[in-house]
Amino acid sequence: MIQCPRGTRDFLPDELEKRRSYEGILRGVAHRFGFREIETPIFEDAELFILRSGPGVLKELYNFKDKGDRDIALRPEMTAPVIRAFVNGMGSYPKPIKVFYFGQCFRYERPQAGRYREFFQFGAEIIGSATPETDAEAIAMAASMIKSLGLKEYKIRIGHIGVLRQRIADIGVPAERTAEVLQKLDKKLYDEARPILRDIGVADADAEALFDLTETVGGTEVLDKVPGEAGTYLRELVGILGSMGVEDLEIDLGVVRGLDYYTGMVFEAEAPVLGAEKQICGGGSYTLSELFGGEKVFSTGFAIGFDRILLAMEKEGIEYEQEGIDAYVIPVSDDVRRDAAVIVSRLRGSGRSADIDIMGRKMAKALKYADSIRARYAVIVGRKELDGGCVTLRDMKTGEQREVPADDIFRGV
RNA sequence: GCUGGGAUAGUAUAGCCUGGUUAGUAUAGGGGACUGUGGAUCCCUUGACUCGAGUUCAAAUCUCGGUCCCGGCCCCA
Repeated sequence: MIQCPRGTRDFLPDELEKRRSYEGILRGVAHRFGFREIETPIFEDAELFILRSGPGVLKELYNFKDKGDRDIALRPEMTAPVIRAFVNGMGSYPKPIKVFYFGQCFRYERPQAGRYREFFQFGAEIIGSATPETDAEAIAMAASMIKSLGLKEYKIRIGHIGVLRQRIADIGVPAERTAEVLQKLDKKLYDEARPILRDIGVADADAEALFDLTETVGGTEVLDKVPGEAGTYLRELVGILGSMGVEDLEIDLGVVRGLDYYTGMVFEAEAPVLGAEKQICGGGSYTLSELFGGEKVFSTGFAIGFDRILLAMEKEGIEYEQEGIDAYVIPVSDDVRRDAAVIVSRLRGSGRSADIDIMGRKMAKALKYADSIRARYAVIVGRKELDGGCVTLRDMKTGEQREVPADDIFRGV
């Protein structure tokens, strides 16, 4: 028997219906925030992702040569493709450009709880604007999405890459070693950062002050202590978010995010119920377009890990109710099967979801089946009622029955 | 890449340590009891030892390897 490749899943109808429903909720939020959907190819030139993330990504990329000897990779994320599409064809669109996307991405990693090789991301980008209002819009939408799905336990943390970068430069760390230091700080590995800083020649006191800065964590009031332009910017941002009703935020200057194209605000959201893989959302402001041959344009974006947020919801006990169908048509005997066919197609024509017994079951079994597919009504088609132009409509929940005209079954229901 | 645990019908499980009938049970699926009324009951039926190699007279059971799953690291764009 052949099974799904490692790290991939089949989504059977019950689960897919649920996923589509939640996907619909996210789409709804995006529309309400004035975003329009964009779709890009599932595979791209591998170069696109290498430009974005460095050659190190290759080991986690699903890449291959196609028959034309092109170096292709399945997309591991969607920000780079969207910015590529912007550079290729949306450069002259009115700014700001607000787009969202939903689709699967692929990474060659070891699968774990909430981590798959084929996974789904829902994300958005605001291209061509670099104001606090832009960042606020992105964070507010991410918060609204999490809330709309009904997730209760989550944290949104906001940081600013500029604060740390500025400080790191000020204390004498050369540009080419910044990433190395940031990486340690991101993990709060101060013991590993100390020897690196010492090696560079940073004074111990400066190093400790730097560590203190990454420990600037807490409610929005800690912003009072954040110096410089970044502090002013973040205070402005938090103020706007407050006006938008987004309150439960944490400030954490230790939020660094791996890549160096982030330029200012960075944020992430996590769901503690998830354990090791608890991050459900990440984003920030950045510039990428110049890497892909366009002019330099500021953007802010974020992506939600769809699989993870669903997992978190499941762990919180959020239940999804299957939709079912409106009516299940049951012919009582073989001589009325044609009449039943007329009735089911009339129901379908009028926009109801309707199904009919096609296995020649007896009524008892047919009713049981109707229940198992969550039909709201059973339409029992029998000789007796047909002679009077009627059928029996049975409410599957209450068991109540009444005779209704065969050509207008749902009048008055 | 490192590391711990695991895999028995669609699902949930018993059996494994201590090798030995036809691999048990529940539930789900199909049919019937019930020839026009479901979620109950009873009966019949379909359906499984992850794969490969080894040890043995004999392997679901012991050994080794592969695959996949669940965790913890590394990584996480």
